Amino acid sequence: MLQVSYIRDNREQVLERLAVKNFKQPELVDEIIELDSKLRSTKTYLEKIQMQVNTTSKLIGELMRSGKKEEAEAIKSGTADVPGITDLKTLKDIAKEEGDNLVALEEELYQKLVLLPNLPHSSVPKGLTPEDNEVVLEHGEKPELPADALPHWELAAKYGLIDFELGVKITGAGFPVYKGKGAKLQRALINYFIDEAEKAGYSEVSVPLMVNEASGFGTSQLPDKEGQMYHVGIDNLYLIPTAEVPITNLYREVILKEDQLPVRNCGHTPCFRREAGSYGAHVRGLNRLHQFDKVEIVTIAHPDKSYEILELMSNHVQGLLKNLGLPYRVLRLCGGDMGFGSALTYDMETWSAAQQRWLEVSSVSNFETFQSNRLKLRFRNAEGKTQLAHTLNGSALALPRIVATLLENNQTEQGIKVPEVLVPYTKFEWI
RNA sequence: GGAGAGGUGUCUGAGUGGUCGAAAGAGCACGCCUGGAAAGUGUGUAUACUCCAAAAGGGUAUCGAGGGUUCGAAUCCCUCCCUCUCCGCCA
Repeated sequence: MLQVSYIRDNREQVLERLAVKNFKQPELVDEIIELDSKLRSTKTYLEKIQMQVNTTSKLIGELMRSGKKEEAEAIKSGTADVPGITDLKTLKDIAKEEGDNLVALEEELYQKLVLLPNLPHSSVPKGLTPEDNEVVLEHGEKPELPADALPHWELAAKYGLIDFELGVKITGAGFPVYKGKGAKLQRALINYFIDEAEKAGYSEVSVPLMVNEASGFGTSQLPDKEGQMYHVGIDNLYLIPTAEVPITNLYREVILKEDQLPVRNCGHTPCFRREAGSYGAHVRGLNRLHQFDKVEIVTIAHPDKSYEILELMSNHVQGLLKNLGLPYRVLRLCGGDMGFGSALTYDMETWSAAQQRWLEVSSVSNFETFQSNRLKLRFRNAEGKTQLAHTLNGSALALPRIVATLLENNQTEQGIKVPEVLVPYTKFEWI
């Protein structure tokens, strides 16, 4: 959520930035500014009334204590002739009315404020669709596979790695069952990713897989994307769509010391996504699932350092892909393709040789203060004042599409070759 | 799930209608003391919003959350949430 004070002071810039994100309701900006101005004048007025009530109450208190009961009663009933004291009943009536006004204005302002997405960073290209994303770099050779090469879902069946049918039986589509070397490959990747993250300075946390409403709100999955999460109605909890939610919320309502920054955490969790409405040819096999495993990296950063850190995180992810020997490219997402809360997002895609298409395996974003404003995640700056921190997160990495690409790209007549870095984890070299 | 207790500042903990944003202690920060440290000692130590061009300085709100009673609520009443203890169940 954007800060009202920022919108108020930077109207032109806000409008210009929102245009990059193809925001359809720029009129909201002026409506918000006007509401905010109304709200503040109402508040100031209400506070003056409150002050009079408080002052009068204090006076009554003093009189009561010194035994001047009659004078106190006179003020209460409004019959006293004390300079500067207005009839209390009138004051309270005004206060009640203005208080109601204030609540209504706050609600109205909030409803508009949550509709504004984050402002994109100046390097974000304009654009509407994924075609407008900027290819920052491409790395590695796309492997040439023989004509009879198989897509990963067929390889998974051939080698008995993943049973999609079994998943359908016990749960439903999008919940695969990993077996044998398939299960072990998963576990190897998770351990490898966690070890690499720790080497890079991220401390591992193991967090709950269900979160309450406040957490969903903090990282802005709620209220915007309610339908994308599985909801456990009986206890009003949400299954996490990404570890970003619990890990970032670890720091909700926290004031950090400046020298604690940057705070780095990593964690492995399953992720649950309803993916309502996305079906079709492109979601076969592991391409799109309702449940998948992911290692996430999260950083809480000083605002001056957050873009530097975003590059660091991007490089970390790229390092993993290089070590696994997967050809990849890095995209800088255009305004129209970016997430609601992000200021700058890099997507990493690996080349799936059998499907002949790029698969997104990571997304690294800087949210600046968009999340921390809601989270009330702050640090005490050099001047001793509290200031909102920047939050960043990225997948490092999401498993299924990595598995898909590994299987497809590494298939040979002798079987599927396991990348060298994984062998210490899998304990086997071939599938 | 049943019974009971309780939620106060960074922590411990006092506070049952007024001078309480809140005693006291601990911690922390800065200073004094010291050769240096400990001890001792002094001062300070919440957050948000808002008024003022800014600073200085005001104001309002916040003692789990929301509502109510009252001129006035941490304190009384109602609703909800959470934590702890015991019993039951259980990996």
